[in-house]
Amino acid sequence: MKPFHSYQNPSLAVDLVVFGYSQQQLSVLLLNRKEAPFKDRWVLPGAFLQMEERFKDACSRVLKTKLGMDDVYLEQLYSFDEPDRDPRGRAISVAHYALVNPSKVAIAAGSMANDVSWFNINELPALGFDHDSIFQQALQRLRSKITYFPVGFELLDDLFTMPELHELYECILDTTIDRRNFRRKILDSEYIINTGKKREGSQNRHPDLYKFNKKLKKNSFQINV
Amino acid sequence: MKPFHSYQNPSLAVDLVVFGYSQQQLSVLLLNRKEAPFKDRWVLPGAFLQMEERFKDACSRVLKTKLGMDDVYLEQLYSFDEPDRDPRGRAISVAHYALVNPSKVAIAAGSMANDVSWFNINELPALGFDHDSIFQQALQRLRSKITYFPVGFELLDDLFTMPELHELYECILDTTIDRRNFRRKILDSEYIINTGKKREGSQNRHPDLYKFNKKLKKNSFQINV
DNA sequence: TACCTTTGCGTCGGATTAACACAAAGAGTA
DNA sequence: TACTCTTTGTGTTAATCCGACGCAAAGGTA
Repeated sequence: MKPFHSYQNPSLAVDLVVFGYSQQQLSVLLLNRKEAPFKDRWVLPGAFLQMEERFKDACSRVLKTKLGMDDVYLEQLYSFDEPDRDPRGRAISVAHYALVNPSKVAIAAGSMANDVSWFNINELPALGFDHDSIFQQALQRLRSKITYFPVGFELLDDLFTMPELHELYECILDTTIDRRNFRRKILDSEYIINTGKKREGSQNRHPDLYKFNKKLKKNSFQINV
Repeated sequence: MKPFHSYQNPSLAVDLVVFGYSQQQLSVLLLNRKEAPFKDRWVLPGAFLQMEERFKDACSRVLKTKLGMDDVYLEQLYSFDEPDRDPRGRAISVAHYALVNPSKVAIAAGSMANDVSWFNINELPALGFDHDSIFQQALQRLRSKITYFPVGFELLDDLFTMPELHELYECILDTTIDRRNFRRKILDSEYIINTGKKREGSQNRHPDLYKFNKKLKKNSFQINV
């Protein structure tokens, strides 16, 4: 397949803001560049779009080959077009963000080489290219999205407790939410289903285990901050 | 300026969903193609991205040269990447939508040739390429946006009445909204300012003329459907 | 058993809002 | 002028929503 006109076209890439949540921390996955420009700086993972590829295919390729991840939640964010955003020449980036459960993927720390690492979103280094602003926009989008659409479960295990979901929301939205009101809203929305099981092991009362309700009726969901 | 790597890149274009409102109707601007593919079919206006150009510059270029429009509200919508979306070859489209006041632009019908025309959004012909789905997504975005951010005034004259704003919302959202509750919400949000003047000429009570409040405090705006 | 912490469930008062009534304004008409 | 008709501006009220908070049940420890 070819482009159909002979003008020169800008380079076209996808960049990925991969969010992960574990130990009550929201993190993002960064790559340490081994070559110029921005050698030794941390950047978002990305790849050039191949001629027959869709954006999401290119994203999956990055997630699979560079990061060893499969089947993650993926959403197109925005296309970045500053002419000088890449010092090597004109390059467009179609940014996406992904939500993954770090405990389900194999990024532990060793296998994939030491140039990939999770960073707490509050302790990010200055990123190369225009990736700071891509990240900021992704975070803003995630914060907005989670208030009107149930994407939180993408970051949790298949079975999770109410306090875990509550903490996730507080962490992402960077605020405090009344535990009991949160509970009521979530349950009313039928976002999740009580499995009847309980999480054992803790010292105190064992919380119920919930799972995501896939048959969610639309527009029933609204968490205010 | 050049792309910095030697791989072949897809063609890159912008496409525009131009919304206009007049006579209580929401319309979209379409172009009649004069050449294959999709000869004689209606499509969204668009243009290939030039090497030094930003998306919005390319959009402005289209709006100016093809449609004679200046200074319109413009927002990036989504990037469309289906490999077969253009039969001529691989082409990516970064879709935008624009809000214009038809009475302020010179698209009347004569000057710009007969291949440009406004279509009521409920009476659209089948469009070429994947422009049907681009349009649908733009409409969805506009409907969503107008409920939480004041973009309506972009479609109206500088001075407008409460009933005019009310009708605009009903038309875009395709629903009925209680006149008096709508009024209260809009006024509480400080979205608009009463100029003290009145619209003369009608047989009945002359409505107040309002203008948009540019110093709008954020997040004060929410119209529910 | 007493105690501590966490989790599940309920209540209550204030704020929001949807549904509706009504008065004021403007023009025509007898 | 008085009456009618329509549209626009303003207020009221009842139902609902929501935030702040109380309290008991569950589970472990001393």
